[in-house]
Amino acid sequence: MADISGPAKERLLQLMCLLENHVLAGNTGPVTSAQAEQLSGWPRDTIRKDISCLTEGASIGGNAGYEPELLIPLIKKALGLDRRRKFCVLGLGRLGSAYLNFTPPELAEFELAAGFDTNVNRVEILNSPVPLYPAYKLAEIISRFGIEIALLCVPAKEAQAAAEKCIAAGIRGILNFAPVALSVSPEVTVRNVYVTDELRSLVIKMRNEK
Amino acid sequence: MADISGPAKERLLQLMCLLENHVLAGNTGPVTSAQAEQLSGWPRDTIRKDISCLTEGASIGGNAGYEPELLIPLIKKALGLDRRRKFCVLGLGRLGSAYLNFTPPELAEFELAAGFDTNVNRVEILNSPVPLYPAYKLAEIISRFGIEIALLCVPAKEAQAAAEKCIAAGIRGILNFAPVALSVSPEVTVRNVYVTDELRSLVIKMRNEK
DNA sequence: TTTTGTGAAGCGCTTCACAGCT
DNA sequence: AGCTGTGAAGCGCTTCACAAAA
Repeated sequence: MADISGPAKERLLQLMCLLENHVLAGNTGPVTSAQAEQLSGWPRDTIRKDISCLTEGASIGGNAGYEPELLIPLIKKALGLDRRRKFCVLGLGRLGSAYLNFTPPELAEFELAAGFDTNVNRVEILNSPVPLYPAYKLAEIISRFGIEIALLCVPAKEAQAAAEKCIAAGIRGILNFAPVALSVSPEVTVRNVYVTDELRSLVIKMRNEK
Repeated sequence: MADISGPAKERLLQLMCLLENHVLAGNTGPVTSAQAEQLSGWPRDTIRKDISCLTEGASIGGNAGYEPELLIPLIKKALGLDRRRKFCVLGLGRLGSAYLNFTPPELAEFELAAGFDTNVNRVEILNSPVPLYPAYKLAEIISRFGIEIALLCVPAKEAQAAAEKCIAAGIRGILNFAPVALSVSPEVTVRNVYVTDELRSLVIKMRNEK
């Protein structure tokens, strides 16, 4: 299963999500590459080739297609999603508090372990399914619980400072919702989720399809 | 400037954002391809080649580099982002209302024109910089103002129905924040912004860099 | 016969290297 | 000198087509 190309990883991730939804929708039984083509839009050959990277010769698809119960864990493992990871939310404004009550419905690969805010009132007032802490406890809590990822939902001008505090505490991955480009050392991975960017990508996609 | 490859479009979009931030940060003067390499991480040759797709022979980079004031509009035009588009928010829960108060700081390519919710109380109580309407006025408002894009922030089980109402009203692009895969006709473009997916992509990126 | 699995061909993107401009 | 612009080479991904399995 040595090397999987970047695009192939992206496709496998998407395919995994689609299969999960497919199963959740009540569908049962194997999925052929032709059905996967319909679900995902990619050619069936490409899908089969992608899957063949995972198996190293051992056939997991019979003559009826792929069994999602078999395929999904295989993809998870290949993409490194087979281990549970803890994450936390920084900044409990409207956006941050929205994500507090968001518990991933499927088999939780990700566990929301804590929420932080500089405003002590918010920490006390909000009722939340996960424990909330004032920001000064950040380093202590992150290292105590082994939190690996942070959702950065603070105002733009606080984002860089907040990110640096997380990183100092041991965070290695940041989902940044604040509309600024963070500058961090290369061993930290940042993924920006910025609405303007998403809108722009959407428009480009719209033009391509038309 | 005929054809720009998919990856190249992605890079140009990112480069445009980086340049905007670069200018906003107070930097002035031209940016060389070498500087752009440092900002973006892509090889300078690739960046130059990408830019050369836009110019059709006319040199816009002198011997000092590219002038952001010249380059940014050029990219915008090539990517079809040179026209202002209106969008609306559906579902004014925590997530939706967070985006109401979000006004893109830079030169607004996107204009938030309306917010909708089935709950009439919310519509009346929330104070917002943009007009809010009860959901039954959706079709009327969307066509009256020529809204093209919808941010779908409703609960998962309402998402499909809400999407269909939008599409019937003329919406052709949807940013879907609800954790379900929408099934829509091919002339409608959907882009999912689902936190679990973003976390998964982040993890894959983290593993690649390590 | 339907489906997967996979070497090999084909093709598109990236990288290179150098010409041209300032 | 430094930088951009771009044909051409190189390479990696996708597509094809067929063998193998159920």
